[in-house]
Amino acid sequence: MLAAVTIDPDGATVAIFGDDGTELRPARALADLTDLAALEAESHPRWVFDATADDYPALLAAGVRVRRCHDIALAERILLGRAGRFGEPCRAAAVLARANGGPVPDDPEPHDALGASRRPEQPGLFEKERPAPGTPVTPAGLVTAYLDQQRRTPDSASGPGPAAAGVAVPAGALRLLIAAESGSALVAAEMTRRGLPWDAEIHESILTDALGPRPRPGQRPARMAALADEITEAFGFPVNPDSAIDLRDAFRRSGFDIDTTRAWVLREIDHPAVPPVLRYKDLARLYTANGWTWLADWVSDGRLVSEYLPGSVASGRWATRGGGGLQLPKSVRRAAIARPGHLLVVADAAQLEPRVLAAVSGDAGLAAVSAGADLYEGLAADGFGGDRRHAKLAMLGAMYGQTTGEAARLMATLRVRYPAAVGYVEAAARRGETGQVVRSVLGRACPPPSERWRRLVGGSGSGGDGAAGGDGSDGRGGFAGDDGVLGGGPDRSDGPVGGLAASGDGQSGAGDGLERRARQAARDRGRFTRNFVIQASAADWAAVWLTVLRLSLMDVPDAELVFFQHDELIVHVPAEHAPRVSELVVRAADTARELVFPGSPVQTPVRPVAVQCYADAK
DNA sequence: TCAAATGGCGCC
DNA sequence: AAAGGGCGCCATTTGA
Repeated sequence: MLAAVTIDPDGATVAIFGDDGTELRPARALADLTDLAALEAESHPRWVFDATADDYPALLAAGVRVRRCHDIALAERILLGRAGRFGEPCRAAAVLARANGGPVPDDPEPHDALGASRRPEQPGLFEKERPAPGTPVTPAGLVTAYLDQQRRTPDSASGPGPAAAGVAVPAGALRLLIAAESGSALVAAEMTRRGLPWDAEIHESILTDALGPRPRPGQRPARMAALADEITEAFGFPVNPDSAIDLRDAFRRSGFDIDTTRAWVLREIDHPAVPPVLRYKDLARLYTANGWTWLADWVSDGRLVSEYLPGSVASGRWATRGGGGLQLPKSVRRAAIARPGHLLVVADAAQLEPRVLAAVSGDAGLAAVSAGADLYEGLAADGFGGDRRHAKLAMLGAMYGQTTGEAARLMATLRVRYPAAVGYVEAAARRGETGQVVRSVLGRACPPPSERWRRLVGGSGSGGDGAAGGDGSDGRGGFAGDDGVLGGGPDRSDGPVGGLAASGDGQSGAGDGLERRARQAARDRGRFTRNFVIQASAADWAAVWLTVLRLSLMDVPDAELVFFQHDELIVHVPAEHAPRVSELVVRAADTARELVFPGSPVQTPVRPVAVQCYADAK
């Protein structure tokens, strides 16, 4: 049964449909959303939302929690992505317009779940006028869009992913992915509303201990000011450590020809200014990223409120907007404290990514090693002379594409012992280098290279033909001519430099420089696709884990998912329920493994711990 | 003068 | 001698 609901200023409109789209109960307007709770309790429908992040908060505010949903926008993003069409409108209005062959309206601006946005909300003066968003869809329109998406969702998600490597892909993989993405959206909406319990007093004491008392506006904290003086004294002339350029020039004047002041570069330098500079950077980071201003902006009523955004990263990982919820440094986690009578059940999936590699590549040897609790320990015993550090370095090098140095040497061992696993990531890298796309285990596609990338790499003679690959992947539309400017579009799939201009080192010129840049761009993209097959498959697993867990937690009184970070989550729960929640967390991980990697011997263990304070979890 | 880019560093 | 995926955020710097 489907319950399609739209939210409007006066309340909501809801209609009930059978799974095949036959209308069971016509649309009716509700001023009081509380009525939806009865519908949920009686028939457990799958709620169809245009965008969960926009629509579900109103239900939550009325005290209505739902079990399952289908998020049109998130599903559309996945489906369009598989056709190489990233960045196109995803909302139901756009789906319907495409199905009818009409003009496709832009998506409306996403709702700001936190109310006051800190981002500039005015479009820039010179920004071009956006087309108006489409008229609001009705519940019937939502269901039409849903059925259209069902029709376009193949039962098996074959393609340039695990299936191509001869590894089993779960039946209905793409449907599972869309269900998990929708489930993640429910988790995110609830988590955004609830927030991570955060003790402002403890946080302030952390700040005071490290930085000194809170400075007056425009002043440096005392400890930072003292270090700045030390730095100036060590150089013998005034230096502003907040300015990377000033700092770099200061080291140059002192005889150290560095071109960046990154910490790992400075550590190699023997100069009296280095220790205070490193210490200063440390404190400055705490002060600017998680200092008093952060506390005032993002912590209220004892909760850290960050907006969680599933589906906003190409690999399927979540992002956050505001508060830096996914970058909480270890140094402040002491402030994450359970409320009285409660505990935090903290659980992370140990060494998830190498285990995922073992599963998607079907490498029997690596899978055998993955049976142990510490994968790297097993790896070390099996070919690295017991050296866990070397084993880990080699594995990370394989997954991230390190091609030089110690890691590259160690990878040779890996290649001999685990040929299927190494072959798998290298095949993914080759696809990337030749402009093709890759997919996660459940069928999420990576973005194709930009037009600019194709011109550079494809046109240079080396590399591939730029074929997009994948089913119906028609690239990004027409080749706009040889203008040599712009193009590219919104995707940032060409590598860490986001294109090429950034790597302009000195005399670029034509000919040789162009060749080099083309090779560089190809390698960058190879690393991206190499990592994508692992990172995105891990995100698949984690989305299923979250979705299954959320469903089972609905039967535990006052259990709240309050944090999620790629492969780690926190449930805030009355202390007496902590053991039960721990068990549910483990069970959900097992279910996720069975659903995402059916028949694979690979284990994806999680180890929940019940603590009062997040910092005590490790 | 303001927006966009850059440098740097935190998390996974 | 300097490497290597994904992100967000801040202060500084640059460019229009």
